[in-house]
Amino acid sequence: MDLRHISFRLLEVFMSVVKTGSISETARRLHLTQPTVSLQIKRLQEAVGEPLLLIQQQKLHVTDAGLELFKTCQQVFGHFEDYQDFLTELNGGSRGRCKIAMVNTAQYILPKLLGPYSNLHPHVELPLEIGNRAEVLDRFERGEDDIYVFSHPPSLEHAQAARFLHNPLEFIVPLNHPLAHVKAVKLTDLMQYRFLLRENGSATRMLFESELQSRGLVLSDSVQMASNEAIRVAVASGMGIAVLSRHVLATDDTSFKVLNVTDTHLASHWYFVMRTDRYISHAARNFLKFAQQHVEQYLDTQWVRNELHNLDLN
Amino acid sequence: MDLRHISFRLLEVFMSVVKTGSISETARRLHLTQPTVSLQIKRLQEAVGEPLLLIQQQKLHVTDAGLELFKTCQQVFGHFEDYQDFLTELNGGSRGRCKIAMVNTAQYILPKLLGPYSNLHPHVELPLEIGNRAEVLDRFERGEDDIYVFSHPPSLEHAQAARFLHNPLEFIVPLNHPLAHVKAVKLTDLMQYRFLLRENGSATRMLFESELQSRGLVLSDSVQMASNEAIRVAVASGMGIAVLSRHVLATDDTSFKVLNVTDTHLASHWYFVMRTDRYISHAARNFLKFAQQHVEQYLDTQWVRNELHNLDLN
DNA sequence: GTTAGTTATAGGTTTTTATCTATGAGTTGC
DNA sequence: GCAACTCATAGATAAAAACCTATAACTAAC
Repeated sequence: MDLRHISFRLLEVFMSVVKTGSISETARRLHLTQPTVSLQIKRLQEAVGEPLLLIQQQKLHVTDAGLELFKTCQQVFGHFEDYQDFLTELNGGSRGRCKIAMVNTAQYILPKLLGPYSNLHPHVELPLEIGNRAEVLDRFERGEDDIYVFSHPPSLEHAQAARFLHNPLEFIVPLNHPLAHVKAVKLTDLMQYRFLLRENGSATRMLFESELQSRGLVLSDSVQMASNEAIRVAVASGMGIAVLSRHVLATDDTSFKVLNVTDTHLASHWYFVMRTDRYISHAARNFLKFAQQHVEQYLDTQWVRNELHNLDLN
Repeated sequence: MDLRHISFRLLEVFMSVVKTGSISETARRLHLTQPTVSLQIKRLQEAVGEPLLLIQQQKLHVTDAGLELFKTCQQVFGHFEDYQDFLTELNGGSRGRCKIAMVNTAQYILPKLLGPYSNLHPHVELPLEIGNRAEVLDRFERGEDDIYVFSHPPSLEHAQAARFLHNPLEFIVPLNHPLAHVKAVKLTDLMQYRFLLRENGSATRMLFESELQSRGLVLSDSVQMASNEAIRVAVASGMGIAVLSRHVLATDDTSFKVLNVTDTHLASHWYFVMRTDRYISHAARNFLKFAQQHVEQYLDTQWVRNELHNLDLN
């Protein structure tokens, strides 16, 4: 049997002949001429090297080899139908993988969207990568993921980005801090205290430092810590003060005090970013469509800035 | 996904690319050029309507759609391999069907060959048709079976035949018959008795009647019976006398007496007959090859006339 | 014995497929 | 920065596949 000379079309025609038991009838059904079908069968038999149909007592009779081939075809077409179903689900976004990489801070907000989405599409795999800005940027450069979540989006030469959430920064101090009960403070009042900062390159730190620089201020003392959690706990236990995203702070957390800094309103936005020079899975596009329609529903509306319609998701 | 534009070759190439993880390597292995493989993959992706391979971080990466297609291909090729195995068995004669039609009398001898053959090839179906000569001739005319067993083969215009066994006819009488203990009788001595005969057209009867005719003899009385068994039992119970094939008579059957008719030696031969204008299954050809090699072993050698080498079995 | 149906064959056309060579463009390693 | 890879693309050709029409040969039914 020489598979190379067998096409799916040939098998389709063969199956129809077996089903109808007639070459002419098959020709009619498939909108072919009778000689075409005759020839197809002849070629298939040559490729298989075995008679598949015989004319016995004036009617077509399927040989053993023919019947077995017919069964084989049924299985084979069955597998391709399954695959077609898979593709349909893939295209509908209800199956597949949506790989997202996000910076640490985003892990406080993204799950609110990912949870409902995952419930809607349980067959979509959602591998999440969480890292500091440098790590996520690295992945972005290499195009390892479908979607990236940044507060300061990187160069958009081969990417598109759209913001979806306001990201205000807050100054927090220990409960027993001298400023803890001051109604209104100014940025300069804070310079004398020790600041607990994320690593260099962190979006929060970048924003804070550029503000300081533009106003000619310098920190008297700072300590670098690896995570937002560490900073929050450290502040609560009196190690120093810090600037953190509003979203990192639980509203009911009373282990520290949020200052009212009247002359400074630091804020950035959360962006969904996707490369334009890389294949983005249907599942990922579908997730962004979902996000576009549902950010208001699942995230705190007071911070939502839904500009996801700017993304080209097709 | 458009199956019509997908060939098995295309899938083969695709599978190799997935396995090797490289287009160039596949080209080398399949003795193709690299652009050929690139193009094949491109065409396959177009036919599927979905990317199957991506270049990520300088190496080929299989997408979900690609991986699923790969699995589908494995299954599909698996089915064709199974089918190929089936064909191989079919060709080797160890699988398939061997349809044999034989006249009644042959059922006393053919099982001795069919038994051992069937043990050797348990997967070969052996549907047997047994009928009187007219019925088997009818089947022969319509070409309904692979092999026919006749003692008088029909016209050989679209058939070939070869004999394999001598078929002597014997005269039998009841134990209490006047001739039962006569040492030697002549054919004319028998004419006065009632003959039990098979239906008109039976080879035994034809042979007997043509002998009578050539010697100008006429039976005084005859009764027609439907089977050899019926005749044997009828003779034993004294209804009359009969001519029967030697092979129909068990050697240890003492319920009747075999006459020694000195002036008459009626005999024919058993033939295997196959049509030349019809497809003959491998299993059937294989059975005849088996018969050619083993008739001496399984049939009474004293009657064997093995001329099966005259058959064209390829 | 004519008609209507079947399958087979011969001969031809248009498309598609399976390849190739040549070449370009991007990466990796030294 | 060049050699040695990778994959992609363009352009060309020879083979094959997928059809067609016309026609023959056979069978069944009226």
